Amino acid sequence: MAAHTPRPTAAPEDAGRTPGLRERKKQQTRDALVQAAHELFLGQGFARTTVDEIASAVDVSQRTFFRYFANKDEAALAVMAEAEDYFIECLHHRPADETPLQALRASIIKAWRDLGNDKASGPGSITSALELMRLIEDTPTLLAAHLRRVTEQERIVVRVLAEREGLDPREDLRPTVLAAVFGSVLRAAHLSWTADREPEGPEGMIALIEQHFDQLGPALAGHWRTPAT
Amino acid sequence: MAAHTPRPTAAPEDAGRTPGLRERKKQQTRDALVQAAHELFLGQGFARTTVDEIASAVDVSQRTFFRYFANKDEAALAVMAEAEDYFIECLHHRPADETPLQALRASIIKAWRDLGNDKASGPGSITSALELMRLIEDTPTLLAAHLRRVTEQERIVVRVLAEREGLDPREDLRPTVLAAVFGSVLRAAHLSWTADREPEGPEGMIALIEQHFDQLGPALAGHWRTPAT
DNA sequence: GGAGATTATGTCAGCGACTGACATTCGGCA
DNA sequence: TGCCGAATGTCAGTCGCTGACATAATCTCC
Repeated sequence: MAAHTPRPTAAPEDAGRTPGLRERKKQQTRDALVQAAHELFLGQGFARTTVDEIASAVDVSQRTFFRYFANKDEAALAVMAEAEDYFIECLHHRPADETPLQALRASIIKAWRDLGNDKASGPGSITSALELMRLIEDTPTLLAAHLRRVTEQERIVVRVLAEREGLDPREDLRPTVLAAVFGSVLRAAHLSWTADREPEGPEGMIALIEQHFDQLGPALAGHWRTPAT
Repeated sequence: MAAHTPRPTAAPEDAGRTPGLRERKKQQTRDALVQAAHELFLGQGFARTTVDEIASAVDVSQRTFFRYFANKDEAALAVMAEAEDYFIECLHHRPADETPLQALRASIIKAWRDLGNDKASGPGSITSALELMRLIEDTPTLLAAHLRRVTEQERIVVRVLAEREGLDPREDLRPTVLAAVFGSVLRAAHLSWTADREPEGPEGMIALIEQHFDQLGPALAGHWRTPAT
């Protein structure tokens, strides 16, 4: 979310312009809906919160809610979605001399670090991100929707990697395989974070991510008779 | 009717016995529901099939449907679930001298091969499995539910691997990481299968799985400047 | 072989997510 | 100012899903 305020919409110079009252109001009610949904979900659970509640908390009709979000899930996952977009953006900017795996690792760490610095508190903060991930993890329908989103992100990662290394993902399986592996290891780290003892700030999460990635080699290697590092 | 055939109901050796009329009928209507759901979903799509349709195709009430399945998704994914259970069973029986990764690869291949031989046609056959996977892949809500199921299976895999190698998954990250990697590579192979050109039988799928696993090393290794094998 | 306990099923009423259609209001712009 | 299009509200309806209660089928045990 760090570099996100200027949302380029159409023309190149139009980029920084004030997007007009209508557009601003739209963004405003959307934010308000996400915010309200967030609070209600965390306060009383996902299932026990009705869309009507969210809508009337922002003073719009239920129908309007569904014009902003395809379903209740989407409102809950909106925050995560922004973070994921930022990760993709980071990946685009990695130097070409990094290996694909290095680029992925560096991007995800940069993303967490920036997001952590950017918003130390308030909605979208790291602490509320943790709460949100906990909510997702033990709300089956939310978890399902989230996993689907993640796999869609993976497709984008495949494209970016293939482009970066100049090869065709339909010919060469490496981008697909690496994106899949990356995503799953990341998710394992996420799980540890939510399940674990002391949920430290972003640095704690970063440490967890690195730990998990460092086990990639050992996990794939032969037997496990010797203890891991 | 058969008032007194020897029908011990609680004894341990009862395991293989005919499970009683009630139990048999239950299994029967459950199978019929899965079957009907399967046909309707493939015929007219998941969203355009109502639960009422499925129920009345088997001549039971809608309420009964929901006593067998928690939701519409579950009926669609029931076939997959059986296959996944069989995979876990295979994993349990792998010899101890295989490395964890080898055991996983061997189990999934055995599972596909056995299921392929077992049911050459009809419901639950390989061809209808392919159709089902296509349906899942382009039905967002089904895909989401399926992914959630897969991650639950992964947890079991973690347990089995940890037990097999005699270590504690909370201390040692390798089981978790390997299970995650395995699951994601498998899913990549599944995607190729559904998206791909010639959907050959189970052997085609097995070949695809092996291709993907063989790219694990190359994908994680340094740069990709040299073409993959 | 029948009385009584279990258990599957049906029926009914109701909530909540989601959608299409149409009316209304509000911002953008000549 | 006045028109156009976009955002919103209203309404009615479908469908997934659930709790409560009644009924009918199986099971158990005497």
